[in-house]
Amino acid sequence: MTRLSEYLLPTEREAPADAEAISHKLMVRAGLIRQMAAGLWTWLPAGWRVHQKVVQLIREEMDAIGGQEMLMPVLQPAEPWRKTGRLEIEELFKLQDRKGSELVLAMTHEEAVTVHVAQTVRSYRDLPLILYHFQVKERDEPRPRAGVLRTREFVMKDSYSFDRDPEGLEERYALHVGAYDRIMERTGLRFYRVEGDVGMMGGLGAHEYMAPCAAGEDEILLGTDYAANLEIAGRDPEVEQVGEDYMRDGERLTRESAIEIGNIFKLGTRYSEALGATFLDEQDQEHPIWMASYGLGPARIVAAAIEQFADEHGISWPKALAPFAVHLVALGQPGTPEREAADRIYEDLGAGGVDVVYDDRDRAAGEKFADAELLGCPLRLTVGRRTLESGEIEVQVRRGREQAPGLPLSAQGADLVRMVDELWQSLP
RNA sequence: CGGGGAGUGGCGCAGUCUGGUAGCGCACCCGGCUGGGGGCCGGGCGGUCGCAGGUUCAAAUCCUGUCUCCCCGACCA
Repeated sequence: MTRLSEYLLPTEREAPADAEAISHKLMVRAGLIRQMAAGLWTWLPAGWRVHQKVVQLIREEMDAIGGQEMLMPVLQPAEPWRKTGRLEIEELFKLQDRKGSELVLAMTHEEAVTVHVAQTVRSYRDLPLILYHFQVKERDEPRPRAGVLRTREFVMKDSYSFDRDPEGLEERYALHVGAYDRIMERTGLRFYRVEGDVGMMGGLGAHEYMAPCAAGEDEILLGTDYAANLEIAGRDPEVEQVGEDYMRDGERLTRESAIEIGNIFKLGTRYSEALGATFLDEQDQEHPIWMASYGLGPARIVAAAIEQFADEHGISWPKALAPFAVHLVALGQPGTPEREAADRIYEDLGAGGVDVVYDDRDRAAGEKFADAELLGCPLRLTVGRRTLESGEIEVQVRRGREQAPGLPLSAQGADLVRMVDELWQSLP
């Protein structure tokens, strides 16, 4: 239940002069985010609603594979980072407390989670484990860019699996692949899972989840049953470069830019060995724990959704991400019959659990429509004088800006809610 | 880190070359009209011109230094 007359939604007619990416422009224009400094962004109320929708969706799928949610600190002692050899990373923020103790701001949480598992896991009976949290990451990026796409501080869902052997690791890894596939499908995004670059994380294998869009920083190669990061494809003997084109098995691969929204790494025992995370097996033998880590960036999912579905009028959310399901526009001034009808509809929808935002501001109709299309909620209901004349609440589906059959003004309470729910089911 | 660009009211900009005491549109506030695609009229509020120093009778404007932001590239655990 949200009335725009009381809500902080600072929409702008013009995008920031220096914004380039569509998601950057629209997130600012739609009043979702504001900038504090390079790579540092505040999520305003409507933006945070979207972010939290993504978070909740991820949470449900992580819990479904047995993930246990927890929370680890961002501010950490430097020592574990020294032990894993990552204290030297330039992107790692380092600082001291008043006593002069060395601290870091975590850029990811392998060290922290491994320290705790080392403290608490003693036996093979304690394994396997999937632990995860949603927590801020801090990275001293050389070049933040494109709004929320590449920032110095961002929330990540990172999970970590702990197993007694490589076979167990593969099982946990497969569970995550399934969860990630379901998450991506539920977001409504176009995405690909591609072979990833294991880089410095270790040599056991990795995958990346890529969402194609213009603002993407990476490039992927796509065939009928092939998808790979361009960097990886360059090392694949099956892929050959012919001039500008890439060929594989007689097929010309298409090339798209994409945002990396998630990655998963088989870590092996690199961190457990460095930090002493071991367990005893049935024969009383000590072994390092086999680990993997799995990241997902809610902010990048939000930005990718905007990039993929926006049109010249603004954002068009997939329904899983929309800040509100229904954007109810009231025309006419307070006290008029049409406004009273709109008030009643707002109360009915809210009471029925419909996620509705109500534009009850004293603004010109055109401005309300423009703001509604900028914000991009999947359904727009309009109630004005015409509604009273026709007996129908006007319905616009944001995706495609198509007029849907109107809802009868006579429908009230649960009946109205049911009709809106039915409409909702039909949306992308 | 290399290359390019930009800092003037909340947002978008002009003014800088040629120094003379800051302006436009939008937004905001007040009053009135209007009321289905950013409407109209009138009246207002709001700016140490990124910062510091210098030149000058006088600096948004010229000089020096510095900070910040954006874009391209490199990087991206």
